[in-house]
Amino acid sequence: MEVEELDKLREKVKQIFTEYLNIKGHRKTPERYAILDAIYSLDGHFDIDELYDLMMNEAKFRVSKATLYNTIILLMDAKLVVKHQFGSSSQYEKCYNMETHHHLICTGCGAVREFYDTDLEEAVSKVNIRRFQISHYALYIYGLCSKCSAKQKREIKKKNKLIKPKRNES
Amino acid sequence: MEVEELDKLREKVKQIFTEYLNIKGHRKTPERYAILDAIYSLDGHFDIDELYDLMMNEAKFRVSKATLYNTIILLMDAKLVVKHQFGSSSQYEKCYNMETHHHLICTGCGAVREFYDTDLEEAVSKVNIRRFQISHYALYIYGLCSKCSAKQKREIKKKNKLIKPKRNES
DNA sequence: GTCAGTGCAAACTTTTTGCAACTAC
DNA sequence: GTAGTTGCAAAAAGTTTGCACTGAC
Repeated sequence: MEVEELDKLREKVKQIFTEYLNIKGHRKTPERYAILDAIYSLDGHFDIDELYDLMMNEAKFRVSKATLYNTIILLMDAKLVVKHQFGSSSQYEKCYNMETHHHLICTGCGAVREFYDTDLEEAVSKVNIRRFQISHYALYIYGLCSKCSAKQKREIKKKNKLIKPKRNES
Repeated sequence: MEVEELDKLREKVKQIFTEYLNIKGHRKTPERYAILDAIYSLDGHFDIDELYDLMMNEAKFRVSKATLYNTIILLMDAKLVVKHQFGSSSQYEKCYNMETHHHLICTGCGAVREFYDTDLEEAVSKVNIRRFQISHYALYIYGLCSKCSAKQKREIKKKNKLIKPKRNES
């Protein structure tokens, strides 16, 4: 994304957030806008700790983690941030105007990769459930990345040699 | 599921687990089998606390939570249990020979409902990603259940009355 | 007999909460 | 001025770890 576009996006989500805060009757504090801005200035997933560090070091805006947690709840409610829970700590992601993507999670090393699939996208969008008002969804595919897959194969081979030393090869 | 069928299933997963423990060179402890049995005797999702209570009260088999955590890792590796992370605590689920189902999570009250969709199922099964060996996947749809949806509508109505008392009605 | 596995409690991590101080309204 | 927010620290909740003991092999 170009810098200019990014600035536009940040301005837009700020407007949306303001509108949200007005409707809900919440206060428009500098902390809230600084947090929103920090989130929309970074790419991909982040957890509270990473966001905290970013704000301290890059944005030079001091906020407590309690405020980060509080604000993220508002941002999720305002549909500006989504929450994921792959690893041990919750991961968050900006979501306004983002292309829907899915996640590949390696069960070996925990690495998370994104991928796009239009057929899948279409199938999910067609889902219609009675007595349930859909807001968003998340698809996680678990498996082994090429690195961990290769590693596992090596280990199995090693083990087999130890267990079945057939044909007096060894 | 009928009782007879359930017994067969429990016997089958026991066999698979035994095979798994053999291959991996792990010990076949009574705790491990008791935990597997407890998991396959209950329906739907559970967390460690619920499993712990079940084993203490129903199964009358005392195990520590540390052992539950340890064993669940083995069961996941053996593809007999899957882990979900919707709420605050991790949720687990038996998965051998289970129909693939997806989850509806209410962002209002946190209730989890299951649903089936063959089209969706097919779309996911067609997904093929380079350099990634798929093991399983999870689809979570977030939104509002009918109860929370109704509640939200009531609250918005209430708020609007307070904010815009038009046409000197009030 | 040996060492993987267990129970227990302490430690650790992440998130929530209570409260005094602050500030947006 | 007042009540919603913030920061801080303490508490809570969930999970992991260290260690002595036990029992599967």
